[in-house]
Amino acid sequence: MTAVEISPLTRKLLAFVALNDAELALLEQLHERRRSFGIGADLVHQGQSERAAYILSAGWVCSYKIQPDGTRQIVDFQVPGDFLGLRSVLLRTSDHAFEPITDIQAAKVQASDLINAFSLMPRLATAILWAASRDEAMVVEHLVGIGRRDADARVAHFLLELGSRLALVGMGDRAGYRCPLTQYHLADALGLSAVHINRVLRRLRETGLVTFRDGQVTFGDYRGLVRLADFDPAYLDQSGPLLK
Amino acid sequence: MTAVEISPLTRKLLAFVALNDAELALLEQLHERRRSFGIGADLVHQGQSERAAYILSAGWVCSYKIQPDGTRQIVDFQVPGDFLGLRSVLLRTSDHAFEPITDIQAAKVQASDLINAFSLMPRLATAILWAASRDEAMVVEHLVGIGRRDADARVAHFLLELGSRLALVGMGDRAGYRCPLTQYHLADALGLSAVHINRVLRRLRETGLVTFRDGQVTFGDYRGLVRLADFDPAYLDQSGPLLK
DNA sequence: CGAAACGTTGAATGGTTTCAACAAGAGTGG
DNA sequence: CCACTCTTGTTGAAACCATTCAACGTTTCG
Repeated sequence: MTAVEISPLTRKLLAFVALNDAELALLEQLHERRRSFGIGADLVHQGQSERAAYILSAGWVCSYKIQPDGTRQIVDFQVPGDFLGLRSVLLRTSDHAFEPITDIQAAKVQASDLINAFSLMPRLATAILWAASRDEAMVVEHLVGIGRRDADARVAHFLLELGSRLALVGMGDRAGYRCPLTQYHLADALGLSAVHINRVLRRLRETGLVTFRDGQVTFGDYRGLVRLADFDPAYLDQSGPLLK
Repeated sequence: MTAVEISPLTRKLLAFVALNDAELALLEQLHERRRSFGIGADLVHQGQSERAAYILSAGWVCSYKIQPDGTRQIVDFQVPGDFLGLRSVLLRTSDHAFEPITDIQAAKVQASDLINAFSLMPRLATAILWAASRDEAMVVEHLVGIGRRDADARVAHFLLELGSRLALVGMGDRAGYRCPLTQYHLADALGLSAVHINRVLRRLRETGLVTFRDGQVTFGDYRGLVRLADFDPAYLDQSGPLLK
């Protein structure tokens, strides 16, 4: 029971496993090589090969893929406590790039350090793999959203998911949350045009469901929004510690 | 150098790592609990909780999510050599279901056996995590396709990806491959209506690019199709063994 | 002060869906 | 063995959701 502030990643993992002091210490140790990065400067480029991942401790990032025709698809957003590029540790080349949306703080973790930590602390390994599995489940849900939800439900679902994720690291609740994304980010993430995103947001605002404005998401009618989006947060698997 | 036929999974992993005899033996051992399943009978239901995965050794499967409104989104197809539910080993509940498309053979692997194999043979662990990373990369590419490609390019890209995957386990080449999917499967996977899939397939056939008919995909103009789809197989990471 | 980034709105266009109808083959039970 | 149904594939026409194009307002920042 330390008075020291814990990292967002630790906070997130504690929702899954109750880690002991040694495990907590090793986890914080992974944050050692912490650095700051400015807006827009990609951390990892598409096609780059690097056997390392990052732990994001402050700020927002998006991971995206650029198409040959110039359009881009944002695969996911990362908020504090999330890993960047955990998957590409094992693939020869990173299949997508990461761009900071705000100024950020991130710690670089070498693949070897991670593997080392895994063998020392199997429970920690389980927790981190849980986080990776959860990330993938989010990509899958994202796929379902783009494939099968109309624009209104898609935007609503997205704003709800983000709210749940942020709540897990103490950055949001059912009233709303701070959100530095632009309408262009939403468009690139949700497979819609920026113009249409604007119209959808207006509709959601005028019906009193949510307001997305000035870097702030405010829920007006949380349950109504859940109904519109058919939002079932089970895939986020964050209903409380699984392992004691 | 055994005359014994190797499993499709082994064949696939050998494209990534050159495994030694002990590793190969352990890998084959994971296939022990092999069983047959008939068409349509779900292996894992959405929401089910089971700490196990399957290795598919024969037949085709799809993983999908059903929406509350009844529509379904197919997340991915599994062909021989693929894992089923590797991700849900760590999550509390499976976030999607698996349905055999043909009669299949699959071996159940307990999470504990897998973890045990990982600690015994770290290189095998790396190979399996490579396969998992590759699966996730395919889901990401799938997301990009649904989000940013029009119907023609989406279908073309899908047929090309499937071809590359099957080639890796010796079930297809640049001429084409056997394919038990219906147009409804394509529709549910690609986020399009079955009617529109039919029109797209007709167009592709009439322009001589591909023929999808009677359980057979035949490439008419492979390079033309690659151009239409902007298909770059780098994300499949199967350009030859990475580890010696 | 001008440029750049972001947001906003209208009108026209277009890709895709929905609805509807029909054809062909496989499997089923009387 | 023949109706019957179910699945899959096919095609046309109308309706619709989202895009594109275009224009303009606002704020930020160098």
